Amino acid sequence: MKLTAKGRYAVMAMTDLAAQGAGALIPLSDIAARQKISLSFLEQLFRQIRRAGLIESQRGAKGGYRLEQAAADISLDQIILAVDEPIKTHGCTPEARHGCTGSSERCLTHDLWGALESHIGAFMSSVTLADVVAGRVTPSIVLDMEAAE
Amino acid sequence: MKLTAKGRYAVMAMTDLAAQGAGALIPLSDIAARQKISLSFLEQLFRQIRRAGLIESQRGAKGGYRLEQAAADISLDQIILAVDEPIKTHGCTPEARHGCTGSSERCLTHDLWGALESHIGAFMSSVTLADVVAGRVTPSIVLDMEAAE
DNA sequence: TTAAACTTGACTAAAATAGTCGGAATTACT
DNA sequence: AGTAATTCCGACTATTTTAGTCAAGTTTAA
Ligand code: FES
Ligand code: FES
Repeated sequence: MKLTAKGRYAVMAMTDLAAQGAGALIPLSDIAARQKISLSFLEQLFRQIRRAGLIESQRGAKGGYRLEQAAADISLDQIILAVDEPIKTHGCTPEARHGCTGSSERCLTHDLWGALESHIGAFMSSVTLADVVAGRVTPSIVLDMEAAE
Repeated sequence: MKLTAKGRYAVMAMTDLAAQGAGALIPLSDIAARQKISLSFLEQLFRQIRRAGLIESQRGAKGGYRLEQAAADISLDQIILAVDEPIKTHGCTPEARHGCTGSSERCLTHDLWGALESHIGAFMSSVTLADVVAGRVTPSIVLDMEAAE
């Protein structure tokens, strides 16, 4: 998935929301103030996140947002995919018969991009909102990795 | 490091160069034709890669480029850093006293971005050109990772 | 009735991307 | 000496993407 400021704001806001407790309705203006994000921008983001089914909303006075699922069941890639395009590391399109060089075969680097993509994806799908809120941000994958070095 | 088409082209071209054999001088026009990359664009990229010390050049007729070091000693991040800006996952600047929310403390997601960055960096620095050319594209880190799941 | 809050789609300024272009310098070959 | 091949260089630009803004709603609690 793409890594932009938009995605970062989405994760920050969702982390804030998760940190406010489970069932309470939190108005966006609170999150905007705490995280110093423009309210209009947050509205745009939360619209997309809601359509992705990660949060539910209550309109009107005393309304707000709350997580649709438990924080431990919401992974980072879900959030980022809700607001940004998926990352595209390959130069070729999967449906096209030919690779990125125009020939019919895959280029030398094709597998590399796939490996990179799955490497990043493994991180993003393994970290949940609950992990971030708890400061338990290094999943076992990374721990193993760093221990091996 | 940033992941753009520019970086992808740089890696493709360097992989091509590495695949042509160790000591030979390869003109850019050959690589451009094989990889279907614009020659002007390649020139721009190779200029930067040379300045980074990864390749050496010979001007004039029968000139070209060759790797400065062994393919096994050139990692992906070196190539990508040569042509693109480093990736920036954090919202805050390291030198600034305050975090991305304006307060003096780090935001809830600060450590997350650091972990993500090191996770991606570990991949990029562990894969070498020799790995890519040999199709040995999955480093032990990824193997370990997938085995652990 | 009013104010707080979400909902929507369209709009935009600025930045980044993905190159192009024109020419200059260097070297091998004849 | 001349020519063709090739690297080297800086500046330029069209397009796309980013990071928002804006105006006008709708819904609900008090
Ligand atoms: S990336 Fe798929 S063929 Fe080059
Ligand atoms: S990313 Fe460093 S303080 Fe938010």
